[in-house]
Amino acid sequence: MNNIPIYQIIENDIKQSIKEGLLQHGDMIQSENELKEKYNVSRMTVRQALNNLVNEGFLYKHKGKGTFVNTLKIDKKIQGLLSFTEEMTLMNHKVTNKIISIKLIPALDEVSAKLYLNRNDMVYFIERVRYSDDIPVLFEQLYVPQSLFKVINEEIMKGSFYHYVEKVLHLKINFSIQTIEARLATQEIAQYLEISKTSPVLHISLNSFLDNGRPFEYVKSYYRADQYRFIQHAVR
Amino acid sequence: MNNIPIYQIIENDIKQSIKEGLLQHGDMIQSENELKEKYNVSRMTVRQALNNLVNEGFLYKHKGKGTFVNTLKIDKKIQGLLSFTEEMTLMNHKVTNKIISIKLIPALDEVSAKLYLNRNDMVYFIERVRYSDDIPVLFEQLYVPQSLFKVINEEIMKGSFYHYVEKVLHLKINFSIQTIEARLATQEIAQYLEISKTSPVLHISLNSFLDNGRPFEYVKSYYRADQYRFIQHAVR
DNA sequence: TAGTGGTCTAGACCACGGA
DNA sequence: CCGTGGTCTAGACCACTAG
Repeated sequence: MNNIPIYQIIENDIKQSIKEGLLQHGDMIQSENELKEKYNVSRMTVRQALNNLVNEGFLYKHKGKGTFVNTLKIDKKIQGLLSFTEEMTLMNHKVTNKIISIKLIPALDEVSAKLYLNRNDMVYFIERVRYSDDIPVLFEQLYVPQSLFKVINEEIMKGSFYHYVEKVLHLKINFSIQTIEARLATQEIAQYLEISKTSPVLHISLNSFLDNGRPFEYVKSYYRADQYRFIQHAVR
Repeated sequence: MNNIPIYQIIENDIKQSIKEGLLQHGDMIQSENELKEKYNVSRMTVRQALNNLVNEGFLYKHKGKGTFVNTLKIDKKIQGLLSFTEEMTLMNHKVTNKIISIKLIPALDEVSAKLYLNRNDMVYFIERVRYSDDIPVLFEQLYVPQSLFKVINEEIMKGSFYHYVEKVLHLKINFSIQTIEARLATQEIAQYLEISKTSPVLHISLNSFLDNGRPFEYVKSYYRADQYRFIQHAVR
């Protein structure tokens, strides 16, 4: 009748206890033998549950000592591709965008290569300053192919571009490749970000693709170093 | 006598076959029963080996069908956790390390928190300058718990630390969390990296964990901005 | 129906950590 | 020393997939 495996029941019970705060970081959980008695199962079944939780990062084990609760990080989820708006909203910051310019221009070498276009195909070039809780955090230069978007206006760019791509145009965003560098702010960038000219900035170049393999954006961003840092989760 | 567990032997044999091309993407590997006979062990031991390889992304299973070899993408490795040595070697650069100091010191707040230690537990503190083709690329400050490593000496730190962790100590590195920031070089860092004091540097803080969930290193690194940038592949 | 992986048992001996 | 987790056995029944 009951087709939920026992080890999953044990897993869920422990996850629940962590979520409710009954088990906290560093706490030792019941030993494998105690859990074996408690659930009236064999030790291997208990171990299957615990090993899964170790793999998912909820627990860690120490031979000869016991099994302990790991830190529960929100960071853990921030490994995917998030837009600036999504990222800030997740952390309860208010996002506003100031549009510097929206132009329709021919793609030169660098841009046409990134967007898989021919030279001189038309692209929208958008410059924005983006604020988190009214502090300027990043200046971005965005290139998108006109062939894909037809019309780009100030109203669209005042909000979340990814939201527009996914919810309005119903395109599927797949992945992006980004490079991250340290730079010194230029006069122009320093002005937009309201920092001094000798301040360091994080320069990110982002190339994003749809699920059909086509690129839909190429973005050059400059983040204020004192306001922003990247968090990355890498698996060996 | 032989203290390498059987399941690790099975794991290594399969990994080796994949590396040599004997097993390729989509190939079905021997069934659990066949492997059980082959190694003359119980089925649970075979399953432990296969499940580890599934968790590491080498294999995938289909109930009722079999166990298959996964795509081994180079992409997959570029987004994974690579040591500086591995990364440079992959690009045919020569790596050398200059040891600035190796000290045994008590862990203060920041370090003990990152390494899950108690305050004043002893940690090794190692400072190195790392060169790619004889150009200084990064200055790193590494903290590792003494309880885990017993002895750290100059000979070990002249080479790849990850190689030592995995091949000599036989520990399994699982994942790391890193933050990436832009900074200005301090006088000390500028000197080690042979750059001017007003140059920007990439500051990376890295916290790495073993497969038992325990942290084994906390590293603060400073990369020369003109020599190094990050490339990240992010999936939506 | 035969073969695969998924779940589970009831034991066993070992290595490690702490008292 | 004892309790912990690590490894391992020799079975069992089940659910899924394919011919």
